[in-house]
Amino acid sequence: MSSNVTLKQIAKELGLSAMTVSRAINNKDNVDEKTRERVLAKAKSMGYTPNHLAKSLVSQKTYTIGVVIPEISHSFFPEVVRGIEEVTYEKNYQLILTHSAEKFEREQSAIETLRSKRVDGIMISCSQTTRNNSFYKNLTNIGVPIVFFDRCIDGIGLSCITVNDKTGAKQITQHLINHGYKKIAHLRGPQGVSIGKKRFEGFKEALSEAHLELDEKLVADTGFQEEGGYEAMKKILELPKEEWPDAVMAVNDPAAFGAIEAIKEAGLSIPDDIAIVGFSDDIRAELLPVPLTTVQQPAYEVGKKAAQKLIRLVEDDEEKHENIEVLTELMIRSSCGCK
Amino acid sequence: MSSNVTLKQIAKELGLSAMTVSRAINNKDNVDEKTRERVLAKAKSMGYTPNHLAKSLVSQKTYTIGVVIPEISHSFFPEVVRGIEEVTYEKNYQLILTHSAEKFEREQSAIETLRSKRVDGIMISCSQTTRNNSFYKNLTNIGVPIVFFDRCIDGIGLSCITVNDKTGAKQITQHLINHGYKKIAHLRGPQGVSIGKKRFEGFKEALSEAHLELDEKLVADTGFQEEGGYEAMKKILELPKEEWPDAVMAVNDPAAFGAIEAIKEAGLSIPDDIAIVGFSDDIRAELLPVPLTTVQQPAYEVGKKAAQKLIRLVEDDEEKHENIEVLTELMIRSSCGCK
DNA sequence: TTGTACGCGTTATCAA
DNA sequence: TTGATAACGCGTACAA
Repeated sequence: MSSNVTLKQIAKELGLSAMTVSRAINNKDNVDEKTRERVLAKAKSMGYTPNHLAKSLVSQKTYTIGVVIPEISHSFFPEVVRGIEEVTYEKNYQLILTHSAEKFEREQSAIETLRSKRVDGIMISCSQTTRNNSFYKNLTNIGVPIVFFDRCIDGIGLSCITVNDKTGAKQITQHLINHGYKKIAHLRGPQGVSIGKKRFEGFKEALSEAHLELDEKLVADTGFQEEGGYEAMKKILELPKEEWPDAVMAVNDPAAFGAIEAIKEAGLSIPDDIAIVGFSDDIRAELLPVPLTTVQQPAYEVGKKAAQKLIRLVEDDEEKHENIEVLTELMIRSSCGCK
Repeated sequence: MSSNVTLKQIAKELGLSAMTVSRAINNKDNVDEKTRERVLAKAKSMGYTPNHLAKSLVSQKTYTIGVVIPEISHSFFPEVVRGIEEVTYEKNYQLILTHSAEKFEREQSAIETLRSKRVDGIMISCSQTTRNNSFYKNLTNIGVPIVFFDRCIDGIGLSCITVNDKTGAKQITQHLINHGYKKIAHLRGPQGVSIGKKRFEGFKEALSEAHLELDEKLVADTGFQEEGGYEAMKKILELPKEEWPDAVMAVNDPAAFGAIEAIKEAGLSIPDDIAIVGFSDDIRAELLPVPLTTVQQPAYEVGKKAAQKLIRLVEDDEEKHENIEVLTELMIRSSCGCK
């Protein structure tokens, strides 16, 4: 248990003051070259490691950024984290990763803890159960910059880095419409979460621009997981047969996977009986028996852009908040009946 | 930029000493109930957040654990992180996540930084380029507990939590042997990395116990990625046709994926011409046109066990280092010719 | 029940 | 070029 070596200990060994040792180690120029060499040698032999806690206490800067993620094993987020890490590594910031497990309470407590650790900035992707309440409004003035990514809270003046959910959803819906589908169902994500809401908006806009009516019965609520998609699709298939949709647009790929199960169980085939499309280009989408048409989200880009924005906010007081959209790409495969 | 509120500031507002405020906020019993209420109300209205940096400086404890990961977007590691997070959340520790990007130098600097941040413990999974040199030997006596997971450095007395790589590799090789394959190739992982070495050992042991000879030409080196597998397989297929293997055991699934590409390109079919098996049960393995027989690694369990071990080392001086193996499971699918 | 002094490891500032 | 002092925010130990 070799306890940690301090500047003072090195100073004592060398008959110097802690201050001189500090200067030598931090490469200040007002140190005699011989002194510096002695200090560095001693520091090395004693196994000195600077104490960032003490440094940060003085400098009011931790070079640490907190990240709040709703679901680590969701394939999207590790990619985002890789993008974030790419930027923070280069800029010499460390990352404290917290996981809300889709629970608003854990999200709040994570943010509190990050503040206590005096991180220089916080990046948040909201949980499914997050609501835009006073908690977030109070967060706009706490001094530490906050940036949302992927799942955001709108209208409180904080930066938000997303994919273009609305446009992407609109495009893929239009793709279905252009191929002649008329009765299109939507497996709708949580409307309290921005991506759920925006994708639904894109869906509606595509329908209305094509003068197709929105059939409320063909809109079923789901979470972001397979089970939800499965249940939602089953509910739709409980309608009289003549009301069944000829195509389904799911809020994301996992929901689509669940729906595909339900469609298969009902003895229907994809895309002949019912076409289906997703959103997110999950790693599995391409590998399904009938590969899933979906919208690719550049997760890595989202992470990078979000981290860059946050660091700019951290390092430059003049920097202003803004919303940034990263462009999605339509991935056309067989499940929509195209190939 | 409302700078952070301190105990002293609250004290001043209330005409108390900082000490009393501290006691009130930390629920010590020797505070007048009325005083406590006044303090808590004031703290809330002023937006007080305790400064963990200062606390840690005094207590010499950060309730933070550092994690060094070689590749975040490799599907195995996010699962491990989820397991780690599960444990640390419950025990009230925070996680600093660092990413070595498979580079030993980044791994070293990450560890240095974590030490500077005075984390209570460090969890490491080595990069592909890591070598067991003096750097790691020096790490055994630095005071902060270290635990390896998945990719370890042996023989320096630190804990290591892995899946049973050797036995798993042996079992899946035996599975091939039992089905009559005689010329089995191995796409071998980096031998400086424990999993690469152990899986190769398991492979060899299965062969020798079955009295099959190891054909050096059928052992091709690969990294842990698809490209490496692709190249390695191509190299094997450059041998005269009569020397081709009838089965291939890859160090992991991504390498197998790459090899499958090479096999297809050569116009061969799986498993009829060449059977192939992997290791790790990547999320994609099951979804291939010919689902891949592989070894499932309980990544989540590895993370949990590793975190539990580390926290025990952190909290109990008596706790000793040990190696823990989490059991793998053979996932039999079609690529080995069984189904 | 409340307050004062001191130390955690470091750096900024001013003096020598 | 070097050193002494104070301060960062908090908690322990002791005194009032």
